[in-house]
Amino acid sequence: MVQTKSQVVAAFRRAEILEAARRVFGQRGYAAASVDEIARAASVAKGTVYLYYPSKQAIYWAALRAGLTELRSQLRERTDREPTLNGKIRAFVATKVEYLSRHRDFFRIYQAEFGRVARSVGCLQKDLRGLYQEQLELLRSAIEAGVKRREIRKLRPELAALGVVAVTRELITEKLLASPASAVDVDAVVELLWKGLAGR
Amino acid sequence: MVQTKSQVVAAFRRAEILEAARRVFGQRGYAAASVDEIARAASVAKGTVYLYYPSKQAIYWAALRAGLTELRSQLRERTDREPTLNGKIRAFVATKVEYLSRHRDFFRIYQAEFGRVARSVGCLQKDLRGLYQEQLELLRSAIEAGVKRREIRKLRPELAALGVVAVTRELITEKLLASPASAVDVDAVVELLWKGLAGR
Amino acid sequence: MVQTKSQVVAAFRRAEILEAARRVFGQRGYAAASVDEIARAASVAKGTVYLYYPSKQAIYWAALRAGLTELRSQLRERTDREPTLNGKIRAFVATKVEYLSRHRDFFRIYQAEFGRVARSVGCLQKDLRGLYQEQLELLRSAIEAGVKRREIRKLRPELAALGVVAVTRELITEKLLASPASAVDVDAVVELLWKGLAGR
Amino acid sequence: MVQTKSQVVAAFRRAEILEAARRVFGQRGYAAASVDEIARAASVAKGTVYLYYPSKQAIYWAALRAGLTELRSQLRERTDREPTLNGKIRAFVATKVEYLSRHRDFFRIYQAEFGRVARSVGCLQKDLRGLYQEQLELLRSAIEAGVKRREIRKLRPELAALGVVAVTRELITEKLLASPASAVDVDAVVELLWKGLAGR
DNA sequence: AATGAATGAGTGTTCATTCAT
DNA sequence: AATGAATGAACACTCATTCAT
Repeated sequence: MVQTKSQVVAAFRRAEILEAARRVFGQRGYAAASVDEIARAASVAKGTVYLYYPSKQAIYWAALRAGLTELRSQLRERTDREPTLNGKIRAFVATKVEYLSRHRDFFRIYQAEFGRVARSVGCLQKDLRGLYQEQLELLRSAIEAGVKRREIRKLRPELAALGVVAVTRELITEKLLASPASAVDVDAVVELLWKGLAGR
Repeated sequence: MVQTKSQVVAAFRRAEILEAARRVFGQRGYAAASVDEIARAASVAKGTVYLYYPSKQAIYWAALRAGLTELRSQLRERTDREPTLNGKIRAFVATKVEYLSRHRDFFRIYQAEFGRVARSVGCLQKDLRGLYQEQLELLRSAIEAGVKRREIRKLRPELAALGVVAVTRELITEKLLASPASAVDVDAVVELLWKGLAGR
Repeated sequence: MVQTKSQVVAAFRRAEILEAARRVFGQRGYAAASVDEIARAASVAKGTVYLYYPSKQAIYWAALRAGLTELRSQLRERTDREPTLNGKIRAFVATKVEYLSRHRDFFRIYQAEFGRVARSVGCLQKDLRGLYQEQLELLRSAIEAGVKRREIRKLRPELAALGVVAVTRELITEKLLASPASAVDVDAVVELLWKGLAGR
Repeated sequence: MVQTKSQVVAAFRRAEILEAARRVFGQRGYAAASVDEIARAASVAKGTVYLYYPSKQAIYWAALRAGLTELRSQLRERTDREPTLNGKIRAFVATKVEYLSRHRDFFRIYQAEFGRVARSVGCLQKDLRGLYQEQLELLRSAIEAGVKRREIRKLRPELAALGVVAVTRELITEKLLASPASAVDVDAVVELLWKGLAGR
């Protein structure tokens, strides 16, 4: 029970540091963020940060992973609920827009990292890349099912999934960075994806 | 003539340093790249780099600008040649894929910069952002014309342009990073863009 | 108590670094002194220096201020003790000669700074200049009192104070730099100041 | 004759560079002055400076030496003209004030250097120190003569000379730096020197 | 003689990481 | 477990000096 209690405390600290890291990395970017600032934001001493994470890189990855994991869960949940492919895609786009709008700091990290060629490291990245690939897989299988069900025409599901992800990302970037009150809304995007340029 | 000769030498040096910078920034990223390494890669002394560029930032921007400018020229040239919107889009996608495949280091810089929330910078960025926006404008006006000509259905050109850019970027990232021998080719992408998911 | 202990350690470090700075600045001058050398002289790492002082300039000023403050105290104390103006002047000259003879490194900094046109700096200097002006004021008011008391003839106290400071400085410079075993002693100087050239 | 002509040109260049150096060192101080700026101020290329002077230090010393030499000449000339010691001292003070007021840039160099413990070098300094000592000697011998002639009381001439130099320096510093319209004028200073504090 | 491009050693400062308490 | 003082490697940038032209 004492054991458990200290575990709880430890988990709480980890989460607190992660939360602080998200804020700081999101606001400053990886390079400009300092471990000291993260520690201060988490109200712990610098040394304490190193009790929970072995390096600045590790904190960064953990922050990225945490967000990605949560995002994945929400995407799954909301798309699973929808019976049709069109509904699933709409849910996918809407959920992602919503999540990243609500978590701006994570959005900035996400944006930086998946625009960036992850560098120098490549090793730990595999598990992050995996989380990202799951988003694609979620869509891919839904699309595959849609094709089978003749809900949409025959096309390569991986490619189509890529397209959905791409356009969603761009929509979000546009909304959050360029024109917050942008006319680029979910409905319009889904319509574009669904009908393409030539359309009906 | 002597003047001209030294000018040629100077231009050569500038280009040499820029080329080296592209390699180093491409491989290491902005933060991890050191001016010293760029100098070594260009086979000049560190001080020499500062004869041609006033700061590390300036080198980076110059490298980005040089690539963007060349890419813009090629995009313009190739899309202008095509009479139909479909041809223009195909040309756009193909040219970008080709250019970035041939200039991997520039691709990495490009990817990092336009995936990133440009931070701390913001100032000089205007001219770079302008170069990027020209890509969108190129597509936007072509799409607008396509709509008028009834080549495609009525849709918001800015949104459609965004979609094309998004999918192209994703295609390139996929090709260059994930699965180099990827089945994700230009034709398939254009078809997706054209017909959408639901398609004919 | 723990608090107190670490405070003691910190104060000790600050003093240690200041002492080292005094030595290095005194021997090399401001420009030629490097923070690295100061750190080495204080037996700490370079980074440690920056835990206690925010910049090289700040260290320099601190060293100057520390010496000036101590010198001021001694000057005050010793001159206050003397009832007559002649005694006060003798005390002033003697104390200054003594203090700067004992603290050669500080003397060099002092000499450099108050012989120099303070350049580029000007800002923080105000508090240092203040410390210096106190020396003048100390003399000025003593002289003013002496005039009132008819101990000396009627003359402009500020001017006379300036004269005393000037001659004292020169005496010290002569003693410490040119002819250490110089015949230029305190008594002779005070006599010169008192009687002037023409004298009795 | 050709030889002579090029010698003339060379001498002109040397003088031009020296003049530029005086300005730059005077305005920036030794450390902050760059050879490049001196070259630009002299309207020659940086390399050219090194044809005439072997190092930055050497230029500095040359500038100091040139000013000191001219000052010495004027001091000699004007003091020689005066028959009485009082006249000589008055001439000494007035000439120095006048010369340094007219050559502010040299004043700043002079001030910096003779307030500073000449550092690191010591070697070339001997000839500069010599120039400075000549000022003292000039006064010393005049005072010695004045003592013999019974114009003033018996006192140690070296000491008295030092006093005159000291007070003159302070007067100039005060005039040029602190209060340009200062009440501290030549007459008052000479009176102080002559009568001392106690006076008549 | 004159140039100015090239050099590279040197510097102040930051910050991820360690470790004694 | 927690701290935060200490470390020292790293880095952008400067500038006195050299040297090919």
